[in-house]
Order: sequence, then C-alpha cells, then structure tokens
Amino acid sequence: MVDVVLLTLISGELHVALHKRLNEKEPYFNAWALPGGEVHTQEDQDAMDTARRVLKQKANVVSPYLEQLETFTGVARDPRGWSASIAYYALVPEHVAPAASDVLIWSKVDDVRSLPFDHLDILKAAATRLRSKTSYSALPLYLMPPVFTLTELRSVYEQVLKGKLEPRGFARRMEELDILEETGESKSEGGRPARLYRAKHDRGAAQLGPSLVTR
Amino acid sequence: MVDVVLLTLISGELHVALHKRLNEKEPYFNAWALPGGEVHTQEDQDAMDTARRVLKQKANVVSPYLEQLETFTGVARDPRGWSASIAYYALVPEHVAPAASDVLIWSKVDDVRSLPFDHLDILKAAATRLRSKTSYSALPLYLMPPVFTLTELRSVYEQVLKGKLEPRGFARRMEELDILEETGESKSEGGRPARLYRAKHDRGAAQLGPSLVTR
DNA sequence: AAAATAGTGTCTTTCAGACAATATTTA
DNA sequence: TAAATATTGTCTGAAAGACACTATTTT
Repeated sequence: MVDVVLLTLISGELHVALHKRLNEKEPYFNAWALPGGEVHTQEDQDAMDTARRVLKQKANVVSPYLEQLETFTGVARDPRGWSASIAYYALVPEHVAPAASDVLIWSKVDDVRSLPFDHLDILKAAATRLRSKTSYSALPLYLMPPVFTLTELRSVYEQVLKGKLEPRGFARRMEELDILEETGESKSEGGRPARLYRAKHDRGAAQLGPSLVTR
Repeated sequence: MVDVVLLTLISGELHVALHKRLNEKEPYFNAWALPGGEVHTQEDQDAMDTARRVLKQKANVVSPYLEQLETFTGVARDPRGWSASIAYYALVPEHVAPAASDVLIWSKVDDVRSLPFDHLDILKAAATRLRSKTSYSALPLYLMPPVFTLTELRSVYEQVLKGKLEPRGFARRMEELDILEETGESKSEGGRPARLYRAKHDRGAAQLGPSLVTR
C-alpha cells in the first residue's frame, strides 16, 4: 500500500495530517493514522499516482510537492502479517492545507508520540528528510504562501531546522540560489517595511552547499 | 519484488553484477538483468532480508553494505502489467565479489546501454546515489580491500566521482574523518613506499561536508 | 644520482560567521 | 525623535584549492 506524510506549517509550526481509520476495519479502527490506501492498478499509473489519489480523497488536496520517501516492509509492522508500504511525503502551504474535520486533524510533528503500525517511524523519516533537504535546498518554499518576506522565509527555515540563522548569511544564500523574485510590494510590521517576494517557478530544484545552520 | 544493484570495483572500474534470467520465464527469458526475486514472507523478516537472500542465492555473496534505494512502480515497467520493485544496492570489495559464471557477469556500469524492464533506470539511480554519497562520506571504503594505500583510496574516489582530487586535500579530509588506521606496513610501487591503511570499524557512518571534488 | 612515488608545508582565495552600520518605517 | 524592523557592509577566521617542497624508495 501507499502512505502519505502530508506536512504543512500552521502558525509557524510543522504539522502533519492524520486521518481517521473509518473505512478500514481492524486493526486500529477509529484511530488517527497517516492517510493511505491500496494501489488501484486500473486508475494509478504508478505509486505516485496512488499517493496523489490518497491525498485527493482523504485530504482533498493537490500537493505541489510530492516525493517518494522510503518503503517500509516486514512482518512486524502490521499485526495481520507481512506487509509493505511505499511512503511518500508532501508539502503544502498553509493557505492550501485542508481544514480539519471529523476525519482529518493536524498534529504538531514534534508532539506526535504514537501512531498505528509503524507510522511514527514513517513520520520521523519524513521529518528527517525534510530537515536534511532544507539545509541545502529551497524545499521550504513549498511551505510558503504566494508572497512572503525574507524574514518570514528565514523563520520557516529556522522552524524546520530548529536553530537560528544569520540574517546576513541567509540573505546572501537566497540571492545565490536565485529562486526569489521581488513583487515590488512591501509590507510593514511596525518598522521598516520588508520587501515581498515570490518563488520563481523552478524553485525546489535549486540546491547549494550545506551550512545554513550556525555551527 | 526486490531487485538488487550489486556494485564492485574491478581493476579500478565500477562494475555491476547481472544475472541470467533462466528460472524466470518470459518476458526477457535468458536476458541479463539485475538479480531479483519475490519476497518470501515465510523466511524474510523484511524486504532487506529478501535482498540479502537474493544476493546469497544469485550471486553467492554476503554484502557488507546494503541500502534501500527506491521503489520502482507502475504499469509501464513490465509488459505483463502493473508491478512494483523495491530496489536495493550493495557494495562489495573486489576480493569478495563472486567470479563470473554462466549465470553471472560483471559489466562496466558506464557501458551498460540497455537492460530488461526498467533495470537501467534502477542502475542509474544506484550509481547516482553512490556518487552523491561518495562526495560527502566514506562509502567507498566498502569497495576497498582489507588494506590499501591512500593513493589507492583516492583513485577509487576519483573513479566513482569521475574527477581528479587534490592529494593534499584528500589526505586532510581522510584525517578529519578519522576512519583510517595505519597497519604499520607499507608497500612500494617503484618510488617511496606508501603507508598501508585499513578501515576503522565504524567506517561508513562517517560523513563530512561536501567538496571532495575540485570545482 | 636520477626517477618515481608519497607525503607535507604553506600561500591564496573563498566563504561562513559575527556583528556593526545604515535605511525606512510607525508610534 | 525614539523604537522597531529590514537590509547591507565588512571584518575575521576557517577551510578549500593550488602548488611547491621534502622524503624515501628503486634502478
């Protein structure tokens, strides 16, 4: 089957979407788990299509970023016996994230203590991958609203990386990456107004050396 | 199913093991392909166990390094219809690599032009992963014989990365990584004898910043 | 001694880290 | 004008790159 770790940033903190196991019977009936589903070989060209369909059906969202994470297998992960789950992770900006409902909740990634099956391992793997890629790429752009200030982008990086970044170094690096475009607008937060940016279209592709993080 | 990219370095060049499809019927009967097999849920605890078993049965080797690569899925990859393959890659030193036989051959990775199914994609993904990890880790140690000189190790890095490395910088980096141990011995190649090293036991774990490659 | 290969010293350049200085707002 | 926030300048130190120099063999 395919499981999807859907991540977004809600008021500055990384959250994961959990879906209620209603259609699925035992085990873990009614528990909150990662949204997932079986491959429909008739409609899904490949497993990424399955992930897209799961996202659409269980979270009603079309994610701008979706990447295969890892495949989790074994006898131990499901009480019913040997199983395999091809895990994907998706990043969506807050304004695109579906609202919580009776079958969908958003949990702070760092607060999730236990999940059915090995879903906690899957979640941790997704968070680790996101953090790792964030340190040398522009991946967090997929978590941003359409326009944003450099300070806002920097604080998203800081959230994901769990550490402070030098404003100077961060600005330099974003400039090198050349993935931001000024809108011409600016917005004030009680001091000098900050310029507003939008992501260029080839955003996620951009990568650079490491060390966004202060040692 | 599980497919394994088994890599080794034969006289300085990266080679991949291909296995003859005899047991498998159509399609591609008798063709050379990546060794693979179905999961045996009774004997395999997880898919990595399957990969180990495939390596043992089809190449008669126990690999010191084995890592999940990616899962390849879809309708397009097998003429018989939708399928999934959890791909792994393994690194073995030349002295451990099984000899070629009527069901096993070693091909230069860069010379392989076509393979059954999407095995060429899988091979390319493995080579890319190896190259990428080599640029910031000690992964190539898994390709080395029990003892080796710094120059030999450097030339393995150069082979994998397809580029020259500065001897000075390379020596400095290996020192920082602190994964080599002098044997006390040395060996001469017609000039000053080179000190012999062996890998410390926590070898593959070591990682460092990028830029082993000269820009 | 010359040739070959290994190993080290060190200068230069680049870049990250730190932080100060300047700029542009609102209160 | 003071306070707040954004943005840029620039000093410093560490590490990468380049390359010459020293060391230890064989022929």
